[in-house]
Amino acid sequence: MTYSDPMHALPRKERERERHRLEALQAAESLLEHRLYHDITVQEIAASAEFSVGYLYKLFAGKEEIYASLLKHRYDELEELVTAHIARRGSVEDRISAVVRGVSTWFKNNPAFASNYLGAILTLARTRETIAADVSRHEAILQERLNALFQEAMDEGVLARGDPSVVTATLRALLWGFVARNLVSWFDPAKKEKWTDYAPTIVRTITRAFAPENT
Amino acid sequence: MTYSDPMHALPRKERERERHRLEALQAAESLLEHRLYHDITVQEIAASAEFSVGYLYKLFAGKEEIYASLLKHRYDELEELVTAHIARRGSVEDRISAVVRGVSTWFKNNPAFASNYLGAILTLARTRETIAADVSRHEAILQERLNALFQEAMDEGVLARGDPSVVTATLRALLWGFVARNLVSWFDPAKKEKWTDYAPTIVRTITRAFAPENT
Amino acid sequence: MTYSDPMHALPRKERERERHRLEALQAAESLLEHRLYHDITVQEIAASAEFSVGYLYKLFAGKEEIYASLLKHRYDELEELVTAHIARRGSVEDRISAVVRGVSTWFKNNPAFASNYLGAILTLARTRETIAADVSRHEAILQERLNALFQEAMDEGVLARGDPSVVTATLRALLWGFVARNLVSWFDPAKKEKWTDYAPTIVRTITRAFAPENT
Amino acid sequence: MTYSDPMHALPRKERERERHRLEALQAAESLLEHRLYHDITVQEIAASAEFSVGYLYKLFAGKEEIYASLLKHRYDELEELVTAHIARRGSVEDRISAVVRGVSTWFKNNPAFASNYLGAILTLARTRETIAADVSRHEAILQERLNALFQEAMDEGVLARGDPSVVTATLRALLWGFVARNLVSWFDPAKKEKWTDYAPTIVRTITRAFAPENT
DNA sequence: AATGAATGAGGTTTCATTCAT
DNA sequence: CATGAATGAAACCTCATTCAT
Repeated sequence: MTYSDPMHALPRKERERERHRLEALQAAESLLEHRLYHDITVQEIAASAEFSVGYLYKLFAGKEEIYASLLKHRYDELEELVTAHIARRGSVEDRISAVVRGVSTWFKNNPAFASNYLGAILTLARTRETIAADVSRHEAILQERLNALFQEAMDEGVLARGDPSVVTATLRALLWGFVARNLVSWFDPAKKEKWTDYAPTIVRTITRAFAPENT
Repeated sequence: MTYSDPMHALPRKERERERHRLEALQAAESLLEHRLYHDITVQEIAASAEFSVGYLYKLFAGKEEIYASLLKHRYDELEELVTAHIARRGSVEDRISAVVRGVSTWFKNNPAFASNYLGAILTLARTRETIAADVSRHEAILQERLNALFQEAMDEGVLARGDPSVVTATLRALLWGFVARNLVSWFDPAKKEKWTDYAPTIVRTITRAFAPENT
Repeated sequence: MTYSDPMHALPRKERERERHRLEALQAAESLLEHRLYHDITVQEIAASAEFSVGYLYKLFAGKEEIYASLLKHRYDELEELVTAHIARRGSVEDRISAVVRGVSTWFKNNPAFASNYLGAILTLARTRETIAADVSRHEAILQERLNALFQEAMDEGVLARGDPSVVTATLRALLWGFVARNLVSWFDPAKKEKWTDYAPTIVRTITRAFAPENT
Repeated sequence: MTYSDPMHALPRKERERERHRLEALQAAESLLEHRLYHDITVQEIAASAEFSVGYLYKLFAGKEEIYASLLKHRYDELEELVTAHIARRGSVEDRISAVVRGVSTWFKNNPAFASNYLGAILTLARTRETIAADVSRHEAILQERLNALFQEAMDEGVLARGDPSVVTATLRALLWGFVARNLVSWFDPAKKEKWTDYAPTIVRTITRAFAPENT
């Protein structure tokens, strides 16, 4: 995942600045892959991004904002991904499958973020109001998208009729749960198999658990 | 959850010391319910436990060890709980259901720990080797217990034949995932419904997803 | 001026702590004698007081509070001095003369404070509300004391009848003005005569300027 | 007080540059009216003057030089004012009175400078040698002018014979003292009467205190 | 001439840990 | 056994100054 995409037509200097922000985020994220928010110093982020501390503070309001920006950046990406997969052409089954695979793969490619994505929800978000608000908003959007997809699946008889938000909750529990599981292996120096692709298991679990009664 | 149980027959002074350790852990945990590991100072833990800092350092090697002890203590409890529910008399279905309900309830009663339990796995454990080792060991034991239970279920035809560890992984993913979900609501000051009991959903999901083909 | 006096009967540890606070203030003041508030670091104050920085922060809430405490301490002293001289036995003339001489001498003995006393009123007090409030309170008390003295002088026919607060204002203008003048010499490395005793000039100026019309 | 005066016949570019310096000084002074030297950043001065920081550094050697230039600029003005009033036609009494009124009014119109003028003498000048030297020179000139005036007054029998520098010192003490007093009210948000005109009091005090014995 | 992005030394403050009592 | 005063390394952040454009 590189940070090169969204570089539309901006007033010259603005573009440079935006590129620097993204470089700084990339540096911060790479550090987060092996260390914790509280153990990473602003000096280190600056050094890793090859900027001076002072400039980092011109780009971001403070350490917390760097982290919040990173979270937001990746959330946007995740949101786009889910939206795109759901909007695809194809049968509902295929699209459900595609979303699950897409998200799984995305998490696999962003292990640092995955860990902090979950970690943020459970810890940081609890104490930093700005971050909490951001997370809530993004989560709500993702939920909405998935609810719509499962509603469609119910309408087409692919899933049993019922509250689609229960399916969504189950799907997200499974995704989170398996991602967390993978992360443990991922960071465990002993285990070398690393990331297991749970996407098929998740899809099968969902489709079976919420299958229409008599098929 | 009080810390009063393991007070066997120990040499007088040892018992006193052990009681003090438990009191300190209790104080630490109550602080963790509303704040993060990094935001809690040792002086606060000492004050809350009504000990001096110096004595706290006699009881534990340092801040990290307090945390590690807390984790271990709760893990032991969880392990005991799971073991007890599995060892129960009754049908496999009932015992699966009992385990899920038991763990769900336990998490509900230990929200602070739940959050830090998951948080620890995803973050702290990554950087503190002692904690990581502890977590791994406990996780392995829990896995083993559940594998045995699901193997039994397969043998009795309650679940479809296959690798029981897949069922275990799925169950734990669901448990973690739903706990995480509940924690978000739990700590969100806006939402007041608080803890939803997902145990029935989890049991149904598991039993359906891994049901024998032709029932 | 040593900081040894007010050490009544306090709970043992409290006394020690108070002594340390005074030692720290003394260190801070001696640094202020040659440097400015903004140019003195907390590290330096700590080093000069032979404490660690951390302990300094246990004794005072922050750098600003050190300064505010110092100001208050000296103001208390000045207030006591003025009160004592005014309360003396003797003729009004003698008491006026004694106050002027007393304050002049006191300023001479506290050049660092004198400079910061005036400086604080003109600059710091402007931006730090706590300090400003303190200064205002102390100034009001001093004014009141002097007003009473001059009222008495008017009643006894030593000064012409009129608003005593004009005399007070004039006296304080003269005191401040001459102190400022002395400070310039005091800190000028070229001039070596140092402190001139303007007390007689001040007394004469006041008594003549406000003398009863026909003597 | 605008900074437009000294724009003689200079080589084109020089004139432009000089105008920019004056604009920068004006910006700096307006900031000093509400904040302290140490709390004002160079970036703020630049922004307020609508220059870039870089250009400001082309105009002045550094932050300190901006301040020193400002002080010098105002001192020149004050000096001119005093000289002009003393050189006036008219009786000595009138000229003394005119000087006192002139200076009082000037201080009233330059409260920011007044505060920093006194502040500089008492604090900054102490640590910055260039500024100290400047202040000393200007002060010496002012003293000389006033000494001459009071000598004349003595020669004409308006004041009692004696050392004119004592009268000068007293006058300046009174001026400073009352200005300082006014500044306290000026910056005190509570008091709204603001600037009191002490010029009459000062003139009367001086003329009475140093009046010839038998009038 | 004029800009402002970029620098980095240095300031204030916190907090895990120690040790004399 | 138990205390808590005292430590000091290290964190976050600011801002005077420079320099490529």
